[in-house]
Amino acid sequence: MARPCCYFSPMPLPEPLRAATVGDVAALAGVSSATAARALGGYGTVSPRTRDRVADAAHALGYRANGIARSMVTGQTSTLGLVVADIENPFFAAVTRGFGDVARSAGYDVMVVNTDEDPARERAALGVLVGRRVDGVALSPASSREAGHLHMHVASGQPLVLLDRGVRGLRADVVGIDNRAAARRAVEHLVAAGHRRIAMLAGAGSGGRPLQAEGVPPALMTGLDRIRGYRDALSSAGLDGLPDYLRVTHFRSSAARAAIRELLALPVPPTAVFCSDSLLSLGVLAGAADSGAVIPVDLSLVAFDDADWMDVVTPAVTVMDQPAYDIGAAAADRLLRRVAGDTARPRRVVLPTSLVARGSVAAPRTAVRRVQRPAAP
Amino acid sequence: MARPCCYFSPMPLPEPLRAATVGDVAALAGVSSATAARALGGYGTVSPRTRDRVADAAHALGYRANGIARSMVTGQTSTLGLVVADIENPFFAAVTRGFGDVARSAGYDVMVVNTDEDPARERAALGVLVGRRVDGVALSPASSREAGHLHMHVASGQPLVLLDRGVRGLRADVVGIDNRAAARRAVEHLVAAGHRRIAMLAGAGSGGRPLQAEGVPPALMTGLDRIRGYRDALSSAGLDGLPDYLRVTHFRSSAARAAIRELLALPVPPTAVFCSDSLLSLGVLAGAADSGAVIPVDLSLVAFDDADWMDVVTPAVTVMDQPAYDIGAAAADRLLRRVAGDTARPRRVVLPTSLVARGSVAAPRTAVRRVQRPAAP
DNA sequence: GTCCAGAGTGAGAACGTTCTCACCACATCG
DNA sequence: CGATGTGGTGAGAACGTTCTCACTCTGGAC
Repeated sequence: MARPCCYFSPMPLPEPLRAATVGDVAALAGVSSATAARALGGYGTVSPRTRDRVADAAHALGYRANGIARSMVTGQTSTLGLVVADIENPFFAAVTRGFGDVARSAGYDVMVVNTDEDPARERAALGVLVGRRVDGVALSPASSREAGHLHMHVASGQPLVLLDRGVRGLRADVVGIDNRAAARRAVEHLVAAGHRRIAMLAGAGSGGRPLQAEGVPPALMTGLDRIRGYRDALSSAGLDGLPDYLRVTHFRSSAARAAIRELLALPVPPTAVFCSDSLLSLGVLAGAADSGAVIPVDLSLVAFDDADWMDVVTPAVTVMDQPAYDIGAAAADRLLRRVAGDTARPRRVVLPTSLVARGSVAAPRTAVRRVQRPAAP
Repeated sequence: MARPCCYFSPMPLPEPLRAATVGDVAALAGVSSATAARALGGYGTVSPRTRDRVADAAHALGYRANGIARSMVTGQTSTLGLVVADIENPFFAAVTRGFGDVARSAGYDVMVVNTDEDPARERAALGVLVGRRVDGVALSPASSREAGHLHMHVASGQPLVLLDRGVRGLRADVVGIDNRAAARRAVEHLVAAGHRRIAMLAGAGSGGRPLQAEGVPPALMTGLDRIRGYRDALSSAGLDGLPDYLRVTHFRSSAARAAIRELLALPVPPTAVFCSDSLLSLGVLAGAADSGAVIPVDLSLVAFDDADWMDVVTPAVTVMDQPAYDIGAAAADRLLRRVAGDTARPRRVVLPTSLVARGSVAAPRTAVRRVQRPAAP
């Protein structure tokens, strides 16, 4: 009786390398696998005595149900996919956090994939997630044009929620803000301060070449909508017709830094700039310093996304804040509803934005002149 | 022949709602499931003609292999688990990015879970990941004391790599930096600038009460090691014995803000402060401004982690930089080796840090006096 | 005493893949 | 001409769970 288990057992592997199964638990408890499964799963009828014996056996064996096998039979994985451009961008980090918190509290786990705004990688990521049979996917589309894979995904009946950016004609929920209106409001803030030469820095993953006048728009909905809002504000103030003030750059502060230097070196430089992303505004601060321009004296700045450092720089940065965490949370909520079987027609969830006025906006200097290293006042 | 498939087929669900299986592909190609599986999987021997027919059928049906079923039989999920404190912290965001990039290029996906430095949530997260049968887990332990679940995990033979922080006595790889030496070097930088009253702000998830002199250390290895390094530097400069200058706070800039205000309000305030985290240094900037202290005139600052905003604030912040992306990448690399079967004894991978000297450190003022709103020089 | 409800249990199918094994046809060799 | 591969194929087991079905046994109603 000293080592009863090893005598007749044909066990192929040493004990610690194989995780305990329902069968192991059942054998130790002296019941059938079916009964053990019932006791463990808490369904069907099991006598209290049996239930206890099974529970003890499971504890003794360190049994943990195999989620893979469970997914196999139930057809669901309790896993959601999240496809974002770049988790290092504070906006997406907050979105991911909100998404994950809601998912977790509903018993779901999350697989996160970065695309770096590359449609090819987005397509691959979606393929992987589908192959892994996630129950649903939330995705911030890298391109508004290369979206064939998204249409196929939706057509196959799988839950999909679009994050932050919409795709025209795609029957899927969209969770985000009204980018056009928000951008318009941000630029109107500059107009109200008296600015007439207002530049815009927009981020786009693919491309990076400056946008031609009336030329090809960046393959990106968010950027496009914000550019529209920028133009709305300009034209309703009667300030349109200066395409050189719009710069589309990569989502890198270094690109924005170069762009703002270029703008400030123009014969007639802008007196204010609107940035479509917090990373870009970082570059603007650096580039303005490079050019010897003092914010807000020589250049006013309104940025997008209230990054945590925005109120410790001098001057603090005026921003159009969007509720990133809430966007992620709302997306998870929407997606979970779809996963649960909600087949109502796609909804567009628009979350509120707010303009946070800080010190980076001031009235423009009256005289029109090249910015130089400013003399003492 | 108009609708041949629907006549005798006992198919229970409408076509578009059921993903195609190997059997479906095989039926369409007119071969057995075994042959279709061989053709799809690229193993065994299949005639070129058959291979083409199967490929065509798979394409026509939009077949995508069921990863769950594959995991079921192969026993591996091609998924890695990543357990971090908070993905919104730029350090962990970068770690996650590095980890994910390496994992993805090796064909692995990543499940990320946040713990908010809560050992209970960490334990739960590990349980979930094990239940999901991930092939390996990388984890930055929330506590160096409550680590029973980690010991059990390692004892069960499952690959585990510790991120950023070690756990005493745990037979697992650790990837990170030499926190003690890095902290020491950072503080020595302040000593070299002439400071003698040097404070430290350390972050800890649990607790938040100020650390008693020789009292209970925060349940956190990184913080502890950095505190040791701080003390090393002080004692080798003959400056020890001022416990009031050490503050352990939550990982929030608001907590740091309050702490630095407290420190600056002391009868004999510190002339310099060392921050163990970028979030805390954000609070220091705000708190110093609250108190009317000018950096670096009234207070010198050395922070940890080179966040992207650190060189656009005025003055730019001197930091001890650690390679967060590389730490994540190296952790994934280590973990993948373990997953592949490497059973060599645990290694400790120590990545280099570098002190980035910027404008936030200056010599202390000679006179000892309370900090007030500074007059013009 | 007979019948039935229902609690408790065990046998076994199902999920979709991988992969072993057996089989067949054909070519090659002794 | 029979023995021996060999390329190509199909049948079916295995993974570990959930869950349906059938069975036994008990107690109560008639």
